[in-house]
Amino acid sequence: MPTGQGDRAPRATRQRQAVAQLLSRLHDFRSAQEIHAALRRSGESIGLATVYRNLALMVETGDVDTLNREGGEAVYLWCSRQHHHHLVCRSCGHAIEITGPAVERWAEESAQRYGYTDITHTLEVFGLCPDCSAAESDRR
Amino acid sequence: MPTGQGDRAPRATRQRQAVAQLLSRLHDFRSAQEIHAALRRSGESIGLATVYRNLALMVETGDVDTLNREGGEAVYLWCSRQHHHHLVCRSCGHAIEITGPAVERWAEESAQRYGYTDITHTLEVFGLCPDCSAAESDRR
DNA sequence: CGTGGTAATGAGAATCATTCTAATCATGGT
DNA sequence: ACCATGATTAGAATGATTCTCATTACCACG
Repeated sequence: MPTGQGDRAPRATRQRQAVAQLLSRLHDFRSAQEIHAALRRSGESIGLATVYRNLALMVETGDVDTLNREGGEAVYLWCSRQHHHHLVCRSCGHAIEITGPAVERWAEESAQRYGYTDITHTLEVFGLCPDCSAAESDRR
Repeated sequence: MPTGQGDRAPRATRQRQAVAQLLSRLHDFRSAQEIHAALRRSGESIGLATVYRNLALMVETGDVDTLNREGGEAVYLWCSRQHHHHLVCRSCGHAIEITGPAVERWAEESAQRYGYTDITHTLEVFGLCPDCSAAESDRR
């Protein structure tokens, strides 16, 4: 083995860039199928499997966050690298990054109290964003 | 219509009781399929669809909590009626109820800061329980 | 600038959890 | 006990996601 550099950089394919670009412009959680449809609509030639593969990669690298919509469908959102949580609109999917140092500490302490190790946690806050709140009360 | 009793009490069928009884004895998150298999193994005659239907009912009434395993499979756990979260073993599924008043407050405040209304949140802490931690370090 | 090695792609098949369907059964008010 | 009606069942249907593998297209090197 010539250089000790084991892992080569992932290739910059047209499709991968298209997915990344679309996601990085969005501020809303979107499903793989929605992303696929949007790219097709905008003229991109890309397969559904490729969308799934690239989303999985981006989740691994930490560029994208994922969570499950009620119904079990996974949705994806471009996000910052640092640890954070999301405030998500239940109606339109709009998401805002939020952090809570106190929560992190509490989770860690609670787990240790019971002897649990290798601790992680998931935390999402759902609600209606200002726009959807307004629309909601109009309807009534 | 004889009595004015609008909402009928759900019938106490053998299958429904079997699901409830199994769950109430367990302290671990289990999937519908696992529950179905366990009941069959113990001699119960019950269909998979019935397990799903009854689990859904119990989730509605608040007797059972549900969350998604990585992979998207839903798992279920008998739980107390009051608001709480779970400390879940990533390996064996064992769960402990935990509460964090500070977290509730933080979630509420964060959401209000951005004008979000009708707020809910999900929070789960994952780790390896003491037993699984031990087994893990043995393996290495 | 060509070329080779190889990761990436894509169409469709396969998988897996979950839900629906149509037929059958059993609960419980009378 | 009777029997309308809600509950159950096996299997088919659904829908999201993953796999297969032949083909394509990055890109480091010459």
